Amino acid sequence: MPERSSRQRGSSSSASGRAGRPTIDDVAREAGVSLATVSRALRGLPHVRQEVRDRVIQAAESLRYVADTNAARLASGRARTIGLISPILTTWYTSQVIAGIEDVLQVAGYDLLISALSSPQNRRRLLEGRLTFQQRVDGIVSVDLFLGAEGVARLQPDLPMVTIGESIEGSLSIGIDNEHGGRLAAEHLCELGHRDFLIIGGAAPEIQFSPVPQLRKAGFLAVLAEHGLPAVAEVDGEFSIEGGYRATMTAMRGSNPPTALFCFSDEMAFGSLQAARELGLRVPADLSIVGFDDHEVAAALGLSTVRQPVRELGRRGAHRVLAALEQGTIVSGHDVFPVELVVRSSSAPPPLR
Amino acid sequence: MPERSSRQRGSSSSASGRAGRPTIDDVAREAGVSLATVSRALRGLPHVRQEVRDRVIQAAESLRYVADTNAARLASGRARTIGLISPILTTWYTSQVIAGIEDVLQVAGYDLLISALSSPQNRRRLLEGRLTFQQRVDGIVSVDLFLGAEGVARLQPDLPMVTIGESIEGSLSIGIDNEHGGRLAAEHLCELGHRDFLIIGGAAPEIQFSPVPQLRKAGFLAVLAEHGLPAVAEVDGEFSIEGGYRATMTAMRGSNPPTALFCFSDEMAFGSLQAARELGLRVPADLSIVGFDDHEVAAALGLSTVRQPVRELGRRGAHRVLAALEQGTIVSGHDVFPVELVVRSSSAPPPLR
DNA sequence: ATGAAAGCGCTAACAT
DNA sequence: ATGTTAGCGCTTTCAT
Repeated sequence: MPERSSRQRGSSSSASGRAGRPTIDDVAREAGVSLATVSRALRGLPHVRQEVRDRVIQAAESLRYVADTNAARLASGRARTIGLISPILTTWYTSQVIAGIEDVLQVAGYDLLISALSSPQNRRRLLEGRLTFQQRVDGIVSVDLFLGAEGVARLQPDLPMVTIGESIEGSLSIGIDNEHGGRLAAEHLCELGHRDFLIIGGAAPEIQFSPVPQLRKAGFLAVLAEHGLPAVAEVDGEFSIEGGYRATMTAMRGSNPPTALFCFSDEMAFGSLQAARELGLRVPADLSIVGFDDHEVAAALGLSTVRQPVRELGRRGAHRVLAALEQGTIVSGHDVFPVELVVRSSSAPPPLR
Repeated sequence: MPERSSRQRGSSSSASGRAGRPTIDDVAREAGVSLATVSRALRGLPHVRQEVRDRVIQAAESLRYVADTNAARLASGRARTIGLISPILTTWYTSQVIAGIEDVLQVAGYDLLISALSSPQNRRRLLEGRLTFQQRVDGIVSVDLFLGAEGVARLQPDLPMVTIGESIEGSLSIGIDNEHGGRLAAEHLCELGHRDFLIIGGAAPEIQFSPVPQLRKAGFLAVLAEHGLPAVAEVDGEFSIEGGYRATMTAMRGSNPPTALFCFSDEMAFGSLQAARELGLRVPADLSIVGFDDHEVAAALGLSTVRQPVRELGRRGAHRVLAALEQGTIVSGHDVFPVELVVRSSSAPPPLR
């Protein structure tokens, strides 16, 4: 199947087959300089007279020349590509991060390569460097993977890497103050007069190594303690709408139903809202619900929540890898973004008893 | 900045600097064969004795060798990468499509390269082939871009391409029966007894070239006509929550408020729901709302809607490009997936007057 | 400031 | 069935 039999000699300019892309030689010929000069001129490298540079750019434009990325990478060892790995691509969180990363890669002229690492096998293969993925990118952004310090250490030596959502010692990570987020929710609910809470948190199977839930819980409980209230239960909402729905159904039908729910994600809170509706509970009159994220739908539902700037997290993450790339050294550091309580109409004082 | 001065001769095996990746030569030496044999053996090509193949695989494993994709691409002209282009990455629709594509690329061993084409400039640069993007992929999946027949024709000669959401003559596209979707919504609402409708559709700035809204509208109006009802207005909801909110606010405050809303996306319907709540209108007692998509949140909100299998669309799209790639010819065809009415609690007979 | 030339690591003819 | 060899299109020394 010859479909593209290269190996044809010379054949100077213009299209002669399917892949008639102009090469750097064509540009050199057109501009009357050597191909080395073309390379320098086009990449904005020094030691090229302005006049010559203009002429080269001119020639390149007229030929519609764009350097072949693969050849460039092979020769230079750089790909101008950042890789994103995440166990799950469909959550609001992940898509916000992706958008944030793209925001900055776009202007930096980098490509974004995406890989879902849904299975433990893939995860292992990543850590063992057995994924084609690693060779195609100059840096990695990891979202929700919770590789832990060892995991990151494993990848770092080869590629600059930044972790979003998790903070890891000795590496580059972007996150929020989860404990503070938990505190904000608790303070809000306590001030409203609630005393009977339920935390809907737990762990989606994909993010079971995440320290995030316990941090949010710690913050929440700390505030309760300050108010002289006992610790409360945390049930598993699997970080999904259905999980939140099920958890709420079970809890509210139980013997001692809480008057306030703190969900570790807005998506779980949506499920809670649905359950409340089906149970005939009015929100917030009978039940208060506070979420976490500030998912775009939260506003439409009047959900009180703890907002985290996810797209911003993605942007910063991209900036950090790019910076690490330019420095050429393994950088470490942790960026913490603020969270903020957004009070809407899903939280109010508890019903009188 | 020497950071990685290659050009060092020989240096046989093992790491000697940052990028001490083993090459095909290392494997050849280790297995005691030529590098051509290694290439064949590892790629599963014929004409390699099983015994030799095993030995090569053995050697590759022990050296942790993985072929350099860039070198391979440069030499072969193939990248094992599919590119996704979309004007916007954060919508539910797009992230579902992305996930669907990843589902199949993952098992096919292909990478997914993502590029947001938010500005008209980028769009133009794409069509002019001035984006690095095109050279890095073997095929393209376009989502919500609405390039039209000319746009696709422009890209096709170079790369197999499939369009998701839009059906284009003479090319490969995956979509749904939008008109039927419109019909389903209208039939449902008419059967409930509604006579005063409003369509919330219009066009997000990014998808202004989309034929989708008019198809859904046509289906909707056709049914109204069959019921002897006059055509109804379509207002712009920008395909966003806020847009749906604003459109609903305006409409319901107007002189002749409708009793039923048909929103061309669930996200707009969420905005409508919010507006209704703020206006003190009960859904569905005072106002019926039907959306389109079956966004995951729709179930939680009890939104009646027209479901389309978006992730499935993505999967099929990926399969199609891959198939086109294998065939090596430009294929055309249009896959139409069924839509389905999902009745929940946001639609009911109109209030008595 | 510019050019010549040696690879980068692989694939695909073409031999054998 | 296996090996030899010529590139793929670029970057980067090294010379000039």
